[in-house]
This record gives sequence, structure tokens and C-alpha cells, in this order.
Amino acid sequence: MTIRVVLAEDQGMVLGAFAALLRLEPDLDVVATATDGPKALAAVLEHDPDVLVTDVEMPGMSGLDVAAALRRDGNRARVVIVTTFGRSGYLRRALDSGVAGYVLKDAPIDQLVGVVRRVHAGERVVDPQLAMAAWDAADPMTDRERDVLRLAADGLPNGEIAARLHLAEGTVRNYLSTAITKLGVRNRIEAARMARDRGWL
Amino acid sequence: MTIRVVLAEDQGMVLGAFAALLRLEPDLDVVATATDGPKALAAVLEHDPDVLVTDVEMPGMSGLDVAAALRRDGNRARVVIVTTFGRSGYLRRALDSGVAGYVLKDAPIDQLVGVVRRVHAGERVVDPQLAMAAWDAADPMTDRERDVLRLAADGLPNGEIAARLHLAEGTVRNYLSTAITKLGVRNRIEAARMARDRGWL
DNA sequence: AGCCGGACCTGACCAATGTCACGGCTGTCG
DNA sequence: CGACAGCCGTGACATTGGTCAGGTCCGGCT
Repeated sequence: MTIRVVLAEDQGMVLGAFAALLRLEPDLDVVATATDGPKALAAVLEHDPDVLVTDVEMPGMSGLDVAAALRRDGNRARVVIVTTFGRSGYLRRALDSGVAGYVLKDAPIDQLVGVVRRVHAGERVVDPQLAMAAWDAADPMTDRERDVLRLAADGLPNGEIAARLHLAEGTVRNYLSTAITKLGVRNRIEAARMARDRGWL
Repeated sequence: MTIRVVLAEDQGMVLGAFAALLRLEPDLDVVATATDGPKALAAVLEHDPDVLVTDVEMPGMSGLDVAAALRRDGNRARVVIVTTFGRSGYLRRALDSGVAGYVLKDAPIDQLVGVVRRVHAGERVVDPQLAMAAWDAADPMTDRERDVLRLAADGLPNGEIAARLHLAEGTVRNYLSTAITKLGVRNRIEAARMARDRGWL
């Protein structure tokens, strides 16, 4: 009774290393790999695996988007997210998307194999250290503030942000100002950095 | 005659995967691993390996810094850099630091093992796709411009940048202005993004 | 020597950003 | 209903950021 796994990760070398490692386990079978979001989704639909192991940040479609899409389709595959740093905002969205496991790339490698097995057995597994952090920092920003900050983070001037969102320039300034105040920072750059670090963008 | 390797990479899970993979090769021996720059340096000094395989971005000290330090000490270890995306500026600095190999994490996993062997045999190996890109984009910024842009990228206001560098505020503005002009962008945010993407910070 | 180019540094000026006080709208609770 | 709280949207005003036109100093070249 082997566990059939699909593996998605955009960095080819890391993907290869994870795949080689999972194949070493006699009860695991890596049936397909993918290097971006859409390919990951297609691979799951084609191979009908027990578990999808995926990175969050991938070209085209994030691992979270893939998980949400599978959820909508009623696909039976259980999803394990593997990500770089503890962006607590991601975890929140991941849980909303029905993700079954959430592991940090900082963790020791054995943990990955363990989580795949436990998730397949029906458990929901989240790195405990991260689970703590997720709840003490809820996103304080409104949708509009997030929209504006996202564009500002790319270096767009207020005028252009206003044009894209069909707002007055003063309004854009206002949203940025409230975002800056809520996050307790000094300007849009620090605000963008903090929001990004916490997975709020 | 096994090749003795030290492996440095800050993400524990990736480190573990690479280590497991290299250990599968009969002619390679992973004698130590490290999760930050200073530990990598210490591990090389203690174990005197043939090859150091290291990430660029690590806490404390970058892989490039470690390579430069080894070079200065006349250490015999040959250095292979493994990094995420093709930041051409990094490659330039890497070659200056006497690095022997440079591989992208996007590449297939087999390449890593091959490069380690070829580097140990005395070759200098650089991902050819990347080697091209490195020379068509030289860093146009002066040292001072880089200093200022680095701090601006962290969100510091001009006044504070001026204080840290013992400059007048007008001077800071001027450096940022020239950097913005040279890079052909609209503001400090875009300038920081571009410089980062190209490995110029 | 005199000239030139480039990095470094500066203040004055205008444009972009951040703050504030204010309305309109919607939903909730007594 | 009326009071309240929260999000959305706006213009006027102060602060910060970007541009310009210089100035000094140093090394290379004629």
C-alpha cells in the first residue's frame, strides 16, 4: 500500500533533491513532479495522487491557489505546503483552503516524510512553532488598503495607483497613510516590507 | 579516493535533501554541513575538505564572503556556489573571489554532482546560460550610490541615511537621484528592486 | 604646469508623499 | 428609529523626496 505523491517546486534542483529523497522511502511513490502552479494542478488531475506536496511561491499560480482549486473540484488529494519562512498570513489562507499539512523549509528533512505519512493517515499537521505565531498577528488592513499597498510596493507613484484603481490621488494617499499608521512604520517602503514578511500582501 | 565535501545552505530542509543526495554518490563524502556563513567557514577550517558547496544568501555572512575569506587564507578548498536566480552581479563578484563553480538552483539536480566532480578535477565551471548574461550588464553605480541605495531600500528616510553616513540630506538626495537616473527608473523603490534583482546591492 | 573627467558633496527649488479633518454609506445594537 | 462603529472616499496642508546647477578634490593625460 504505497502512498502516491505529486511534488511541485519551482527550483529544479530543490525539486530533484526532494524527489530523490522521497523515493528512498519504500512506502512512498513520487508519480509526477511539476515546476509551476498550473502544471502541478494538471499533474494532480492526471495522476490522482494521495498527497500533493507543493511550494507556496511558484510562477503562474501559488501553491495556495492550487490547493483552493483542488478543494473546489472536490479532488481527494491531500495537500502539504512546504515554504521558506514563517509568513503567518500564508498559514491562515492555507488553512482556509483546506490544506492538510504545513511545513517550513527550515525544518529538518525527516519532518517532510513524516508529515506526508501523517497527512495521508488523515491527520492535519502544522509546524507547532508556526501555529503559535499565526494567531497573535491578524492582518489589520482592509481590502482597499491592501490593494493600494500592493501597487505601491512595486514602486508605482500615487497618481498611477489612483488611475488603476479609479480613485482620486488623495484617496490613495489616505489609504497608504492608514496602512502606515496601523503597521506602526514610517513610510510605504517599510509598510510593504512588513506586510510582505507577514504574508499580508 | 573520495571527494570530501562541506555543504552550507540556510534552509534546513534543502540542506538535508542535498546532503542525502550527495551521500548517494560513492565517490563523494559529505563530512560536515552548516546553516550560516560563519559556521560554514569554521567547518571548512576544521575538516579541510576538497570542495565547499554553498548558497549565496545566508545569515551572518554570504557564501561569497566565505569564499573570499578562504581565498585570503590560502585555503585549498575549492568553492561551488549554488544560488536561486541568475543575479549576474553575484557571478561577477564570485569570480573575483576565486570561486571555482557556479550553479543555479533552477538547473537539474544531476548538474550539482557533476560540477562538484569537475571542480575537484581542477576545472572552473559556470552555468553557460548565466555566463552570457553576466557581461552585458555591468554595475553602473558608484560605491556611495550603492551605500545610499542599500539604506533607502530598507525604508530609511533621507535624514536618517544622511546621519548614518555623515552626509548632508541634500547629498543623499543627490546620490539617489543619480542612481535612479542611471537605472532608468522612476523612484527609489524601483531602483532598489532593479539593483537587487541584478545582484548590485 | 594646465586641462579634463569623474567621484564626491552641497543647498535651492518643485513634485510626490504623508497627515488631518471631514462626508457619505452600510450594518449592528439597544 | 437613533446612536454607533467601520469602511470608503475626498481635498487642503505640511513633510519628504527628486532634480538641477553648481562646488571641491583627485588622478590621468598633453
